[in-house]
Amino acid sequence: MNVEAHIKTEKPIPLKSRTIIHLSLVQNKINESIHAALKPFDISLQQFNVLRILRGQKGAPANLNTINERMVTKMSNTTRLVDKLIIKDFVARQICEKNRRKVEIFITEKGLVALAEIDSIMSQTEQLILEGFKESELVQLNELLNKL
Amino acid sequence: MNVEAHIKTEKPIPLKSRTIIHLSLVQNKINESIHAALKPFDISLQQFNVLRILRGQKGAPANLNTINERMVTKMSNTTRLVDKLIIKDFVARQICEKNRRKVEIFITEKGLVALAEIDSIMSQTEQLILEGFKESELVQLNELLNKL
DNA sequence: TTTATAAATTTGTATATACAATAATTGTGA
DNA sequence: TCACAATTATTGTATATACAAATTTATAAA
Repeated sequence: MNVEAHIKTEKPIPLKSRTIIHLSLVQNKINESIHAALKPFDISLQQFNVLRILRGQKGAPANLNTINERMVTKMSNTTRLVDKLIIKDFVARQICEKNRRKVEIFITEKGLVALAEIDSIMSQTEQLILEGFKESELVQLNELLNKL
Repeated sequence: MNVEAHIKTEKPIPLKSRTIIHLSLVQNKINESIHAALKPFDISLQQFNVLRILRGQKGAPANLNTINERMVTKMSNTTRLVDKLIIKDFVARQICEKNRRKVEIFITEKGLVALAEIDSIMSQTEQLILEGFKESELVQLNELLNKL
């Protein structure tokens, strides 16, 4: 991915600006791939992440705060995100009896089945996106990103 | 930025998945900083980028296609993005006389003045975001991102 | 017990973005 | 020239996201 070619500019860009732009371009590309991969399943990346979080609970329900904390991209409105998963019957929601302000959200059987399917496609997509990298380069990249 | 801590998970994540997540987290962080920096100016990052593209035209007008090509993040609806800049009187639009299907968009004096102000804040923000990096590390990061 | 404060979520509303359909103009082949 | 296709932009509409206000329940203080 050549930054200058991508944004059709001739003149060189200062290194820091270039890095910021580069990261954005990379993220756009990743998003496109992931979005395309998820499209057949009619589920958004955010919805997918919520399902993964709920599966990670291993049967225990999660409340909205917990979900929000664990999301890669924090959303300002997790209620409606969960609403959409309820419509699909992938999760269920009930009021927490110990503290009736909270809700308990858990993944359904149908959600687990769907997730298993999607998981393997997502994994393939990740492999594809990063196919140009050696293991050592990935380690290096992660180390550099740690500095941010 | 520690990925596992950020998404509150205990178990280690496969390297490729971790890298994808890491890039997303980094992008979120960058977006937050930039968004905060732009907030006082009441302009979106996309709008800012369009202004920069138009200034890069050095007086020559750009049509929508040109703008779209040069944007870091391609938008599906540049017409309305430009509409918003017109409302602010930062750009002007007229029909291209040589080819009346096209439009000619150019930055106004007011737009140039606003852009100059915003520019310096954005530059500061970029410095701040990447302050943890040595020059050689930035070069390395850009090289790694090229592989994507 | 009443009142106030805090916590957790939901709802309202404005803005942003994606995608498809439409409109206007130009180019091209019969 | 005329019909048809291609180009360029705009508009309609659905969905997504951001942010603040409102709602419900719990906790704490007087």
